[in-house]
Order: sequence, then C-alpha cells, then structure tokens
Amino acid sequence: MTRRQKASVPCANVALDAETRVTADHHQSLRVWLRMLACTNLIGNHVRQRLQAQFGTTLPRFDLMAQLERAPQGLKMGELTRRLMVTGGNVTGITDMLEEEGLVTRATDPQDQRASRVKLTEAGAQQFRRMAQEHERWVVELFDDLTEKQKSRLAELLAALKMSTAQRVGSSAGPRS
Amino acid sequence: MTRRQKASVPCANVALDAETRVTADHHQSLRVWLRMLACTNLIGNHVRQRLQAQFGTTLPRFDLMAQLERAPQGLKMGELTRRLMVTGGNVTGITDMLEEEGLVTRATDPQDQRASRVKLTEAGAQQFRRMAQEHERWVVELFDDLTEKQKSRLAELLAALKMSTAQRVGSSAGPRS
DNA sequence: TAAAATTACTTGACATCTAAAGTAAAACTG
DNA sequence: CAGTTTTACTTTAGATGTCAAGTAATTTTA
Repeated sequence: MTRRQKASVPCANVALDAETRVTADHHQSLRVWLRMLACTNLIGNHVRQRLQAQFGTTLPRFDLMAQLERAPQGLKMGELTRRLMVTGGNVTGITDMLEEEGLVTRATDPQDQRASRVKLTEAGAQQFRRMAQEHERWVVELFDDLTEKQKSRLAELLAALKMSTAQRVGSSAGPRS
Repeated sequence: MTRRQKASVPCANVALDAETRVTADHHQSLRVWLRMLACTNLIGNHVRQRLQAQFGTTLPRFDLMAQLERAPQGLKMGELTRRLMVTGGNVTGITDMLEEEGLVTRATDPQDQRASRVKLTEAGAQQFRRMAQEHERWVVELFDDLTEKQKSRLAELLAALKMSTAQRVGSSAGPRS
C-alpha cells in the first residue's frame, strides 16, 4: 500500500536519539488525535442530543441541509457526498428522508439524466434557519473558555492538519463508494 | 420623528462594535468546530478503511480493544461505555462480536452479579498489538506536515477545549442511556 | 458509431449508533 | 426486612454508515 518513505536520519551517529525522537513523535501525534476525537465526540453528542430534543431531527439531516442552505441553486448528490465526506448510499438515504418530510426536493438534471439536483424547500429553509441559530449558540457556549486568540490559533493549526491529512489520504481518502 | 437626531454616534459605534464582536466570535467558534470535524472525518475515514483492508476489522472494535489493552485486569461494561463515549447498548453489541471472534471474554463480577468484566484474550491482545503498531504509523504519517511545536500547541489547545466543553455538556454530556 | 468504459446514483446486506424499554441484582428507606 | 429506587446491562426499533453490486445515462474508444 502506502510506501512510507523512510526519511533518512540526518545524523546517523545518533541512532538511539533518532529512535527516541520518532517514538516521542508517534505519541505526540497519537495524543493529539485522541484528544481531538474526544472533543469531537463531546461536542457532536451534545449537538445531536439538542437537535433531537428541540427540533426532533438529527445531525446528519442538519448537516445535509446546511450544505444546501449555502447553495440556493441546489446540489447534485455527488457534490453532497463530497462535501459531507460520507458514501453515496448514505446521502441517498438521508435525502430520501428529507424529501419525505418535505424539506428538500430532488429534480433530475436536464443536462444529465443520471444526476439529480437537490434543493431546500421553503419549509426546509425556514426550519434550517431556526435550527442554525440555536446550533451556533450551542457551539459558541462550548467554546466559552477559550479566548479569541486561542480560537484563532486553533483554527490555524487545524487548517494545517487538514492540509497535511488531505494530502496524504489520497484516493482512499473520502468514502465515496 | 421630529426628534433631534441626536443618536449619539459614539454610543452607536460601541453598540455596533459589540454586535460585531459577538458575531465574529460565533463565526470563529463555528469555524473551529467545522474544521475540527473535517479533520476528524478525514483521519477517521482513513484509519477505518485501512483497518478494514489490512486487518478485516472495524474502528469501534479497535477502540474497544484499545481500552482493554490498557486495563489488563479488564473493564466493566459501564466503564467501557464511559471511556468510549457511546451508549451502553452499543458497547453490548460490539462486545458480543468480539466475544464471538474470541478476542475478548466476559465474566460476571463476583462482587456484583449485575456487572461483567471484559478482558482481552491472548489472541485479542496479540491482534491488537499488531494493529496498534500500524495504527500509530498511519496517524503519524497524516500529521507529518506539523512540527513538534505545532503538535504540542495543538494538544494544549485541544485540552483546553475539552475542559471547556466537558464542563458545559453537563448531564446530557455523554450518551449513556 | 457500436462497444467499452466511466459516471451518477440506488439498492441490499450488514455493522454502528441512539433512545427507550426491559430485566435482574444491589442499594436504599421507612 | 419488605418495598422502592437505583444501577448494570441487554434488547428492540429505527437512523446512520460502509461496502459492494446493480442500473442507467454519458463519454471514450476503436
């Protein structure tokens, strides 16, 4: 699979140090990954529970609607798949649900009979706006201990991590079965 | 209407600034949250696909085994539920699977007939050690563009975020149905 | 332009996951 | 110490997720 290019150790005379450094690096990266996962779980669980309690909806539905809200002309299924970073089958299922609930519409693209364009209905847009407002409040509240500077720095570092990661996940990156 | 148009400009500016600041803060927190979610999805998808391809197993199974590996005396279901930040029913299901595969054992706690203690079998421990080694390699590789300093800072900021969040998710924090 | 390959999406089988209800043992209460 | 409540876990129904196979339309290719 992925050939991990063995970066030649700069100073060969410190093999032990290199080994130690590599090990420390491993633990550092793992620590960051696990900590980030914990944060994501905490926040995600909180938001999910509130969405269910206050709006009777789910996080995946909210996420899909959020994408559509930024694209008034609608999005094709493939585009949704890419943006939500989930597989196509999944997007099909969630779109089915939202369509049944009258929150989105699916219309075959006249330019390409295979594709369909998904749009928020007026009811969907209204519901989303109400939810988005609360959603923002919840997230902001959870970040309340962090200063503006800390949030800026965190945003920067996560941008760097995202680029580092996206560059390396290659073709097996997104689940786009 | 015919009132003196005295709307003190300084005051208005202050109000506007305050509003602007609040709004900016909202967007900052949201930006960080969405960026973190993107990183988590990228890394999680990558790891999941590799676990499946190279070991024929899944991320939830790996995570559960990882918890057991650090607790040679075993863990009770409730403890696993807490550590994995998922609901009890979920842990029951995954444990069932791992038990069928002979990777873990479930033994009723003699002190408390309701509870059961879950342990890695020798086969489970062996398989986990093999997987963990690769897992570490994958994660480290994805972080490769970040310097040690950046990773340290990221770890710090995520620790702060985790505390800020954990403090506020209160009773509805973890999914411990 | 007919056949092959690709693309866009859906379907089906199955693994997670939650929320809520169910079961049984332990702890608490009057 | 009987009755209630709590705790630990399981079960169930339903939503979400992957992966792989299927369908149909578009594009490529020979």
